[in-house]
Amino acid sequence: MAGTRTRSALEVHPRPSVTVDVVALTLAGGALRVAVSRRAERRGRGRFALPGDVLGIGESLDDAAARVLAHALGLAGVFIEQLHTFGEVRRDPRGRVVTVAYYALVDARRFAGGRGAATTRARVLVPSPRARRGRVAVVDDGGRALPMFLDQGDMVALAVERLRGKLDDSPIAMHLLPAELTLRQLQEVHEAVRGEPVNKDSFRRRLVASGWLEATGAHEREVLHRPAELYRFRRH
Amino acid sequence: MAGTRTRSALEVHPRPSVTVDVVALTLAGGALRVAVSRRAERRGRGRFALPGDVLGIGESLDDAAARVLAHALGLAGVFIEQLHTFGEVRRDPRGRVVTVAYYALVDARRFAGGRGAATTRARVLVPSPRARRGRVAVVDDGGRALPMFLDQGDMVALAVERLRGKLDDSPIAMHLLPAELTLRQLQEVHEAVRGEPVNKDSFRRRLVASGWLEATGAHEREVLHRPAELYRFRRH
DNA sequence: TGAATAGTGTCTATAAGACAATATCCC
DNA sequence: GGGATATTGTCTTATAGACACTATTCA
Repeated sequence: MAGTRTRSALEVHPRPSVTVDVVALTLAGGALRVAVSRRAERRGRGRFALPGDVLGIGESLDDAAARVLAHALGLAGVFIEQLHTFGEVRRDPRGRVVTVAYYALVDARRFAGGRGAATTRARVLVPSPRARRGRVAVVDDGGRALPMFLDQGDMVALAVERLRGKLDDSPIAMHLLPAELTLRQLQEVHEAVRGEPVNKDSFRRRLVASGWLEATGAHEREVLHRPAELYRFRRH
Repeated sequence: MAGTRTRSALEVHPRPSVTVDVVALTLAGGALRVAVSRRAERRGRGRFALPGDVLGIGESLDDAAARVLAHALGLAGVFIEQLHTFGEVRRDPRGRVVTVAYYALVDARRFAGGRGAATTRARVLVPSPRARRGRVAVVDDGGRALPMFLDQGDMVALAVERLRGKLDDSPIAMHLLPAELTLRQLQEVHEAVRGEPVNKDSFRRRLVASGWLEATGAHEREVLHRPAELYRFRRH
């Protein structure tokens, strides 16, 4: 216990490696997508891996996650939050590794514009909550499941779950959209994350009443129907 | 990133210590309480510390947390869940330490019966959510704030926040109560965790309709008023 | 004009809050 | 009986879902 910990006790034990992995999510074509890259190394060759790296000894966890994300996407100033720490003994055959997982949310246009090391934006399939036994899966554009490295499939599933839990209680969805957005776009985010359609009328009423949004007065352009009003999220 | 990690890369870096701390909560006298012990060591002497220990190299994080809790409370089979990982560089003056915080929920009678190393059950003051700038505080029975070791005050606050977030979406409150309980007791848990009174009528209707509970047919005894029916949480 | 979606108004069903009335225990 | 809380029932109000109707753009 902390009460009996001493400096020498902390030094005496063999130490695990500590790494940071990032589940970088965006929305494209009405579906969630996650940044991954195909492994070329001997261990787990051909599997798809999240961006990640070893924690620097003089670097905080949050800083390490931001660095990993910046390297993978070529972007800075992205929303990122800690998710969960994975610490099973044999989760990585290369040694004892404790991995702190983060998730990040990026608007699709920035995601596409960044020049980073993560080569693929794989689709994230979110099962309908009514479908019992449904699991979040990372798939290619043909719908085939991609084999994920180690327990990183669990990290993606957990990120989606966390996102879903926060969707109704916070304006977190804003990070997946550009600064000016329509209510329809916001609804699409909710539907992609929930894996089921949401009631349009009730959604609009609830979001407008939430106070998170303010109308800009401008409208979208170059759509083949009546253009919707543009909103922005109020600074909090 | 994970895609470029190699075995040697994992070994080459200096490694931080990894420890596990546990926020063990219970409910007594209508208030949340947390297990702490006063530090006698040179560093942080007189401050109050959560149960914690260094992660064993052959031990999973979850196992380490269960071990720490068992040692502190003298109890096994307690609800415990990972909370957050603290990784600022200078959070512990004894060296670079990454701490994975867990929170545990124990029914008051078991908590009191266990013979463990944690000596104090300090009150946790939960501010009313309407009171802006209110912070969760750990206090003695006189209401004086107890100085917490390192960032462990933040861990307690985060545990309460997490608990509050889960209260309405899961039967998590059951872990703070004995197997057979009255609706009034359950309401007291909600009020303690929320830091504000809840509407009794609505609370009863909602909980009964949730399907989490089943009536036992028995009633409480030795109360100086009409005895309430006893319920138990359905196994899920 | 027609296709398509935006946005408004209204009706209904459900859940929350308020409160009154009755029930059941101990003293 | 009196004090205290449990439990039921009813009324009112707020919110969610359903749906009809009008508005606005482009082809």
